[in-house]
Amino acid sequence: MSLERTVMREQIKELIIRRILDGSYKPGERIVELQLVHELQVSQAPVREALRDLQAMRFIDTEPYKGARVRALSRAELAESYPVRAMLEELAGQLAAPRADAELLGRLGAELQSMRTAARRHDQHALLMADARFHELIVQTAGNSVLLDTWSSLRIEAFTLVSMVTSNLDLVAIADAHLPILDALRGGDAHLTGKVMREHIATFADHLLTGVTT
Amino acid sequence: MSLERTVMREQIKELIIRRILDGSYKPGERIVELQLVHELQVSQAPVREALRDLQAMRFIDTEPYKGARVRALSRAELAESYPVRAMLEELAGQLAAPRADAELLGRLGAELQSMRTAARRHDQHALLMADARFHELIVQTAGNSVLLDTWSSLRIEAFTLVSMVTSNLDLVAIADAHLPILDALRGGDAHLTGKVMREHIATFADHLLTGVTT
DNA sequence: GCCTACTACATTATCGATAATCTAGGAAAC
DNA sequence: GTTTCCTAGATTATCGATAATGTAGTAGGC
Repeated sequence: MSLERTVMREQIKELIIRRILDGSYKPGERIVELQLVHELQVSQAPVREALRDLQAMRFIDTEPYKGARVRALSRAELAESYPVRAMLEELAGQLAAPRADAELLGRLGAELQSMRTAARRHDQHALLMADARFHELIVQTAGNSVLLDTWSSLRIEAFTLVSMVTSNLDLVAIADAHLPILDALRGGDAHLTGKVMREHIATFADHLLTGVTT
Repeated sequence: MSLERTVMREQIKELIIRRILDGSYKPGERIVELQLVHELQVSQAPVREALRDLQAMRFIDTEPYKGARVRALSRAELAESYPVRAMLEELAGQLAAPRADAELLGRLGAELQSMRTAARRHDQHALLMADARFHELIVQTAGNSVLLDTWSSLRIEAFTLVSMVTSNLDLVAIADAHLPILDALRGGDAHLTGKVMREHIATFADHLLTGVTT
C-alpha cells in the first residue's frame, strides 16, 4: 500500500528497527553513524535523520557529540508503560463501543482466531502480532486521531516482545482473555467495554511481569 | 539549567517553535528549508534535522520531496486531545496522591497564586503558563516516566494558547478551579484525586471549546 | 602514587555542492 | 476544449569533505 520505497532515510530507519528488535543491536549498544555509512554505502545525512526519527520513537537515546545508544528498555520501563496503556485503552473502549459494527466484530473475531492458532503452535511472535492488531483495530475504531497517535507512540508490541521471550506464559489463556472484550463491544456498552479493556491490560501486564502462567 | 547552547539544530528548532506559537508561521504555511538556510546563515543539514524533530513533536507535517507545513491544528484536533489528556491526568492524580509531600503542595500553591494574579491582570499567557506548570508538577510527581513523556507529547499548553485567545473565558474561575485538586492531593486519596483531575480537565475543555464563561 | 595538561584518535555536527523529485505552465495532439 | 507531454524552475534528498567536540592514553609536575 505504501507508495514510497525510495527515501533512503526510511529504509535506514527500518533496518535499524529490525536490528534492535531481532537483537543484532543489543540494549545499551552504541550505534555509530560512520559505521552505518560504510556498511550501507550511503552518506551521513540520511543516517543522521533516521536517528532523529528513532530518537522520537524512543528506540534510542542520543546526546550531542556523544552519539546514539539503543535504549535499554528495562523491565521497569515496560512496567511503567502498562498503566498508561490501560488508561488509553479504557478510553478507546468507551469510544469504540457505540461505533462497533458487524465488520469490526468480524475482523476482531478473525484476529482472535489467529491468536488461538498461534497459541496452539506456541508461536509467541505470531500471537503478539495478532494481539497487537486486535487492540489497534479497537483504538482505530474509537475515531480519535490523537488517541491513536498517542497509543501508537507507546510501541508496546515492540517492547513486549523482548520481555515475552523470557517469560513462560499460557498462550492459550492470553488468546482467550480477549473474548470478554469482544462480548462487551458486541453489547455496545461504552462504560463496560472501557472497564473490561482496562482490566484486560492490567491482568496481562501483571502476568507478563511476574511470570505467572495463569 | 540547560548546559547546552551550542547545538545548532536545537536553536533552529526553538526558533521555529516560537514562530509557530506567536503566529509568524501560520497553520498550513510552507516552511522552506533553503529560505531558513539563507536567513540564518547555516547549512541545510541542521535545518532538516530540526524539522525531523518538529515532525515528531507534531508541530509540522512533512511529505517526501514535498516539504514541511505548519500543522493546521484544528479546533477538532484540540477537542480530540482533551479526552486523552483527561485519562492521563486521572492516572497522574492517582499515582501522585500518595506521594504528595509538603514541598509539592507548597509549589502547587505558588502556581495557583500566579494563576490568580495573572487572571486579575487578564494575562491569558501568564495564566496558561502557570496552569501548565501546575499540571506538570503533578504528572512529574506521579513518578512514571512513560506517563510523563506521553503527557508531554500532547503539548497541550502550546495548542491551547491558540484557541484561548479566541475565547472569552472567566480567568479567575479557571484559576480557582484548581483548588479542589490541591485539596484532594492534600487528603492523599488516590482514587479521589484521579477523579477530580479528570473532571477538571473535562470541564476546562468544555468551557474552552464551547466558549461558555462559567 | 596522583593529579593535570597535552596529544592523537574517534566520532558527531556542519558545510557547500550535486542529484533526484515535484510543480506549474505552455505546446502539441486529439 | 480537453488531455497529454514536455520543459524550466523551485525544492527536497543525498553526497563528500571539513570543523568541532569528546575520549582515552601518556608524560610531566607535585
